[in-house]
Amino acid sequence: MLSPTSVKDALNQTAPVEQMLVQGWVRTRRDSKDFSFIELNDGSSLRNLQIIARDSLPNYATVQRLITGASIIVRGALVASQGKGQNWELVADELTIVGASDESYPLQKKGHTPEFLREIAHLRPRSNLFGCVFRVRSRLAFAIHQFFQERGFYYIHTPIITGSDCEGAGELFRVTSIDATNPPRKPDGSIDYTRDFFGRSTYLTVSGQLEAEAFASALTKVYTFGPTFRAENSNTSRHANEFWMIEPEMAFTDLQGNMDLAEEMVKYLIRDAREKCREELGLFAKFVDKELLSRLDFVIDRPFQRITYTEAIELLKKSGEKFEFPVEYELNLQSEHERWLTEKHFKCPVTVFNYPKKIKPFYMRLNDDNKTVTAMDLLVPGIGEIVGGSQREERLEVLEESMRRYKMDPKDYKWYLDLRRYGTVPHSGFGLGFERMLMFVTGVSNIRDVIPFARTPGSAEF
RNA sequence: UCCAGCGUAGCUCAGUGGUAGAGCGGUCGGCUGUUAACCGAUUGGUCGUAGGUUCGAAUCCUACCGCUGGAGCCA
Repeated sequence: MLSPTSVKDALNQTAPVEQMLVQGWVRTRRDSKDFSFIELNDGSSLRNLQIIARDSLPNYATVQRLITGASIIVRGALVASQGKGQNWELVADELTIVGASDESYPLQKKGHTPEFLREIAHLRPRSNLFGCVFRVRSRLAFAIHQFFQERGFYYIHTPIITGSDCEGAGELFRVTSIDATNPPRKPDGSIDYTRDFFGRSTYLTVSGQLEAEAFASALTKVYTFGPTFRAENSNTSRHANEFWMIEPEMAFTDLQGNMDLAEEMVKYLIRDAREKCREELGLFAKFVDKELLSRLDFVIDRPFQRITYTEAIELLKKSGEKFEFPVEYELNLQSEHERWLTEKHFKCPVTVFNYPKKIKPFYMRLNDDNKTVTAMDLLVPGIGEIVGGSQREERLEVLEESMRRYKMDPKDYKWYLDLRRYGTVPHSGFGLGFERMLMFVTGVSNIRDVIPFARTPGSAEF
């Protein structure tokens, strides 16, 4: 029995092959005088394998009715192509139609808009663009593990169902098995979640950071890579309610080491995609974003800019630029401010650090000035924030004080505070939005187009 | 959630108060080692949904839904 060859491997042959088995989906078919050309794609490559189906095939009449989208298995000889445009083609000895298609198949061989393809998310991976996007997604996910494993990090699976409801990272989705039509109630009429499945309120995680801190306090260098859920009603091209996040956490590491790692990682991932996904990046550069390759190369070649929040504010104030929103100390940087820094002023990724404590979450380490915390945001041109992180507050009393300032009860975070009680250590980490990284690497401008099946407000089909 | 724009054939779009259109796709035929093939014919519609104004609405008004861009929140 002949084992199947992928289209990619078939196209990469260096010599003719007498017998070969390929399988995949028909992209298009053209008739010639006494044979048909079939373009076969199996997702292993952007390129198609040209099949020659002669009229001597016993099922030639059926083959001639093959339409885009049908699945077939072909056995035949790989020979040098007589035509231009491809080195190899497969002359079919046997062509089996596995699954027919019909004229209602929505994908045409001509270009479709990403918006239309989004409506047929189950079929869009069969398009050139989305085939490329998801091959890059796979490669990048692998590269992330490779990056950390090469550096002695351990991969931690933090829980997806969590009891922490106050991580300062947005709205949460409640997880419950309570019957919504007849919930158990407390005497005051409110729903009694102590009688819910876990004996308490639970939610889908918005971050694995707190749990990762526990593991960094044992295995020293760890990272998480998993799905994250935010119930924010965000309607933008950069937000999804379910997305994947990478969160390294390192013991005995300060903000400096944290920024170094973030920068090194972003460069590593770009360099990897540049080397391992040439075909795909070529397609993006041609059809999605003409500047893509030069921008990626620029990012790989140069050190990122690093400035404090205070310096950023001063630069923005001196810029002479008319911003819609005010530039003031202790106000968050607006999208337009971040844009100006990365796209106009520095023209490269910028890490902004040491933010006022007022505008950052409770767990970030307080600086000696008593005004700023060791936060850092890595901003990239075109997308904005791609990494957000900090050195964590490792001093018990300072952390408790911070919690109280945020109206949190330290008693509710006993286990988290225990990490400061027993063998506390300076430690740091950050979160990298996987989809945002993919957007940067591919040039695709809508987050819905780098996730297989996007979850966004009002939209969870498929 | 806020602001703006859009929603017409399977797709991309034209049509701004008076008979619903084009290109592509599909189908049929022709030609052809073709490759986003070519030539001819043909098929194709609840004009997002629901109300309203009008003799008459794709077109004007209202509400809702969805999409796009921007903003907020963030990754």
